[in-house]
Amino acid sequence: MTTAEKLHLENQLCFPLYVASRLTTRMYGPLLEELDVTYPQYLVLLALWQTDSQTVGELTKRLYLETNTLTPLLKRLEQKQYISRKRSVTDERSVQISLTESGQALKEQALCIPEKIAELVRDSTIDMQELTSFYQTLQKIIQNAG
Amino acid sequence: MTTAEKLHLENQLCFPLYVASRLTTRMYGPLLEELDVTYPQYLVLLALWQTDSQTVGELTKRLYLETNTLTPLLKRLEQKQYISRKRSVTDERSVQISLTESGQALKEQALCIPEKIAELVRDSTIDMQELTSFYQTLQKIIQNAG
DNA sequence: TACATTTGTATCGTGTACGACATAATCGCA
DNA sequence: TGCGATTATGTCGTACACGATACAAATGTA
Repeated sequence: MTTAEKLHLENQLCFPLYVASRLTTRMYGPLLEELDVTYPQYLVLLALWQTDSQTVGELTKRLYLETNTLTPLLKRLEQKQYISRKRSVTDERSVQISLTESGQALKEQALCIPEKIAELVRDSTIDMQELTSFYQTLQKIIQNAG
Repeated sequence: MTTAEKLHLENQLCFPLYVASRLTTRMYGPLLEELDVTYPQYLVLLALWQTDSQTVGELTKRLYLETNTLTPLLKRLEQKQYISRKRSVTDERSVQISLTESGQALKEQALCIPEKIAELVRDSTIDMQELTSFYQTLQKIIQNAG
């Protein structure tokens, strides 16, 4: 591959990564509409459904997002009454994010989403083994870049 | 895997995809700063360096972006005098996007970027073969979702 | 050749993303 | 026990992303 060819869109790994991410995110739109949350908001809920009551800092590490992205996002989730934001008593600097009852209840509605997405992505050209190794490479990239 | 486990962050393919995309995009920041462009702007330039003079519609298809994203982005590139926007004479509806001299010259400065990114991503745990099959799976996902 | 439909681009509103910077609480240590 | 450094979160400005919608140019067709 010549230097010029390296500048071709497809030869930059980041480009298909960027496109695949956006296209798969788009697929969640209609499903998440029923929960009245956006995709990043859904990711926060996933993190909280897995482990309730985390600080903003813990969530930034979990989601690889900066606080300046997460803070307003969390405020919107608070407005929707899915989470609560409380200053920690032991460390006044940190803010504890917890699910409200309504936020916990939403989990039941969300249970069907992974399956529905899997159906949309599923394709005879991608088998389970391929998906597994794809997933492992993704993890390595995140390790290296994160 | 139980239904509840499917809700775990890591078990949703979209999540590592989303994280990997953002983290790799972040890596371009310092390199692109020298060219005074953002990452999506860089993608537009890559497309134009490969094939100069495309309509907005052709670029949306190439980059999988909507016109409402691309239009303001292109106006910013025009302000930086890297591209020109001209109504097509044969079809007054379409707008031709072309590189200016300054935009063409920028290509020389960009030639070193793919190599520098490769160095950053390169890791003994990811070999060329793995990267190739990873890339192929990405393409399939884009095909299915696009 | 009228005129409904399609096509190509653009505008608007909302919600991420993130760099740079601000601020208050906590910590480390002289 | 002060007090500078660190930590946790937040604000601000800029730039994507995209759904919904608008609109003029082009097209198809009766």
